[in-house]
Amino acid sequence: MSLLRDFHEEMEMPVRLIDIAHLMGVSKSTVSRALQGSPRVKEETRRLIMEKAREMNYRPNSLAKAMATKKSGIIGFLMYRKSPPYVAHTFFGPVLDGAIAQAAEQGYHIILAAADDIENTFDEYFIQDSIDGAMIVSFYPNEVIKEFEKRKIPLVVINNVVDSKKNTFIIDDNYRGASSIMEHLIKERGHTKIVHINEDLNHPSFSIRYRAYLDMHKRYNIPVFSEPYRAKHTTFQEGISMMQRILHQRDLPTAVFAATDTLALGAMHAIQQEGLNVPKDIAVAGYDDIEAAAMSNPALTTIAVDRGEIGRAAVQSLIQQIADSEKTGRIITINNQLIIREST
Amino acid sequence: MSLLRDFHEEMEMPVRLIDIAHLMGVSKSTVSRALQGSPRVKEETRRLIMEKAREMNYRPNSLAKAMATKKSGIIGFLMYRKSPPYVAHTFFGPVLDGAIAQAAEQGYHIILAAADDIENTFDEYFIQDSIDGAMIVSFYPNEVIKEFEKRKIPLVVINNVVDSKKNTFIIDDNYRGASSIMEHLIKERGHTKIVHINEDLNHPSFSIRYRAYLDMHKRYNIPVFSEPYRAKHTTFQEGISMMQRILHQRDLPTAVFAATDTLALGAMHAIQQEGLNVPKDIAVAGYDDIEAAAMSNPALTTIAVDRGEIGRAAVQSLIQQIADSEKTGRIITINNQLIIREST
DNA sequence: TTGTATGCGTTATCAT
DNA sequence: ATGATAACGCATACAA
Repeated sequence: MSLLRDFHEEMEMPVRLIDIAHLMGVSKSTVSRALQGSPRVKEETRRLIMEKAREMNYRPNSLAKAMATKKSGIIGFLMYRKSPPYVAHTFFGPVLDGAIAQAAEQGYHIILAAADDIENTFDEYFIQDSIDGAMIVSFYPNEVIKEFEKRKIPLVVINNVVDSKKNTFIIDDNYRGASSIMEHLIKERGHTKIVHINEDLNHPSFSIRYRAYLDMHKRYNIPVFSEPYRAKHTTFQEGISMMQRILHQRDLPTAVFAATDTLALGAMHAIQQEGLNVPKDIAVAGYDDIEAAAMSNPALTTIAVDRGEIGRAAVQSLIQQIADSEKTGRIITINNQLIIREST
Repeated sequence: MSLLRDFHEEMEMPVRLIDIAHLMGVSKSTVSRALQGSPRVKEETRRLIMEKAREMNYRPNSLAKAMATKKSGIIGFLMYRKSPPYVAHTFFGPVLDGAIAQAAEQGYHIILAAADDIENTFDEYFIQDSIDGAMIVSFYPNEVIKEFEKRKIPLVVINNVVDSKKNTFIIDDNYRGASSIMEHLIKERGHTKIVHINEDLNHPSFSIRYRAYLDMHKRYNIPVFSEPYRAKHTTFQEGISMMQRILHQRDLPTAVFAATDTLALGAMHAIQQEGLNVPKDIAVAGYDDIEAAAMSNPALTTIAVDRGEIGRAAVQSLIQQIADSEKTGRIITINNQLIIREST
């Protein structure tokens, strides 16, 4: 009789619904109902069952539950990269932290996946039918996003917006952030020779920051000092390299607006290596407010993006979409804040 | 007949084993065997089935597979904390990155969980029977570790060792790292007045670093300058506070060895605020080689711990334990390296 | 070499 | 108010 556990085994097995049912002399249906608060069970019965379940330390098997309900309670956190840093990335990490907190609060779990092309995304690297939804943080090609729509997997896209009816997009207000940095530099500090260091101008966030850079020149009627300097990656070393190139020009800027803190920190380093003072000779501003920004010397002026809030909003929106599949997507903007420190 | 899919539905359902079976006129067992390379199927049949599966873009449902095999292919990454930073933590993040890479390589997935007490760990915060094993990174109470053993869940513990037969422990060689920092300070730089800033001396990693600090004094026959300064947390602010207290003593040290880079960076900041020079007046060394350590001014001398390697080793060992449940636990030591930069 | 039947632990449907 | 039973999609022991 397979329903009777083999008690010769020394190892204690997890308690199942049917174990409780047997001990209580009821069917597993009743136990199931009692435990999930269905009204279709006598209060007295429920009380006894819950007591027993508690006593036996019963925990439902989440896999079986997922099978039956077609909901796993798992959210995929996707990073479109083929090598680290994944979560150690200064942006992804805090976003994921917010997501973890929010997910836990709503009884969801987060599973990680890194893939660098469409194939991988929906192949062995990915828990196909086991996630209720996904959030993607890095810069995915549009086709990937479309593919999610096709497969009807609820999706939240962070820091990127493409044409889509169903998906939700969460973005930091890059235009507002970059504008306030520029206004601080121009209006409060009187700079007119500001150079911009950027990375991939195809990335929406970065192109918007650059646009704000240009627009603020127009608004305050000052000529653009130079073409933007484009780093290959947004790394400390690249920040150094870019700044060294800038320092070799005859006409030096009085301020640098880097599209990320990491680049800004590199730039600052290069300036100081040259024996120049930050901010007296050249002011430096970044964007993101990464941990190192507050610990640098001088401490870096930057835009604080509430990355945790981005993660929380993403999970919240995702769970809404999971609950109501008819819900249409939308664009959620997260605020940011100018943090004036010592570098400007 | 329930086996026939309702084709009135516009939405395309995922392909199942039985769908392929029907189209091929065989049973789903044969399809299952063919797909997983069982020898119990004619080569010709297998070829046809695999072709069809490929054509229909079949992907096994991982939940169902997990139910049937009792293996989910999911590894839990546990952090014993009740608030962020979780993965944004300067140590956990890179460890997780290594784990992600290694897990992907071996066809596993990683699910995240944060809990701050035993209850939570095995309660709603945790995918009970859905993980094949777990790795824990922060400083868990021993009871939690024992509980895993009791439940026969393969476990790898990082940076902490307790008495246990089954579990595997992965540790950075703290003694070696801290000793090399101290020898650098004493032998190469000639310091004799070295103060130590630490956090929780109950944490194995930290207590070992402190022990090395003491031992090196003995070995080089110099008196210990002072009691260690104990920060409440390992934060930049606490580093500043501790250093300020140190700077208020009449007798100043000529070097500071902080148990973490974050504390060291704070200490450096406090020293510079006081108008003193690092390293001329007071040298500063940290431990961990976090990202900010290379970007500080002056750049921080520290111990580089290959945190990615820790994560990779953890996953590798975990998967071995999962495959061979008889395997006994062991202790794996990861090497580290002295990085001499400008702060000493 | 292939098919049939059963189990995995739930939830959900249909009886009673 | 409760029980019996069928899904969920796969793997596998047992038959043929």
